[in-house]
Amino acid sequence: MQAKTDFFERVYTIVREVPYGRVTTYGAIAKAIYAVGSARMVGYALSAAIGMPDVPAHRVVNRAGLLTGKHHFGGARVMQDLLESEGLVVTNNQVQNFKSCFWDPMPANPRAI
DNA sequence: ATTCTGACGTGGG
DNA sequence: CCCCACGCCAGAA
Repeated sequence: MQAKTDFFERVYTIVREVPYGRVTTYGAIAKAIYAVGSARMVGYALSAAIGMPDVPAHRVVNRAGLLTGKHHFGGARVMQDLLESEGLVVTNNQVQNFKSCFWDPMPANPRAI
């Protein structure tokens, strides 16, 4: 608890709660962990989350719905393939209908603190 | 110990 | 409206 690395754990907790076929943004996660402004760190933490089947980092995109971190999956189309596999529509690294697929972690994680 | 980078976001010109 | 710069914080060199 409250370890200096707890920041990463908080990010993982939020991402783990992302439902199938849904996506969230770094800023939303940052907000959920009360680290507004540190959205960069969120993505950084996710890079370490890759490899954890419990942490669907591919469901996390930037504020514009772009798959900015697809390059970190070991394949330029791995992230897109995963999202499309979940029923999402990704075109040109951009999540179509992103607004409808967006999932806000805030109301779903009252205990994220 | 210091310095730089990094899967973003918001603000200002 | 579009483009540039700054801010954040933690890990790695």
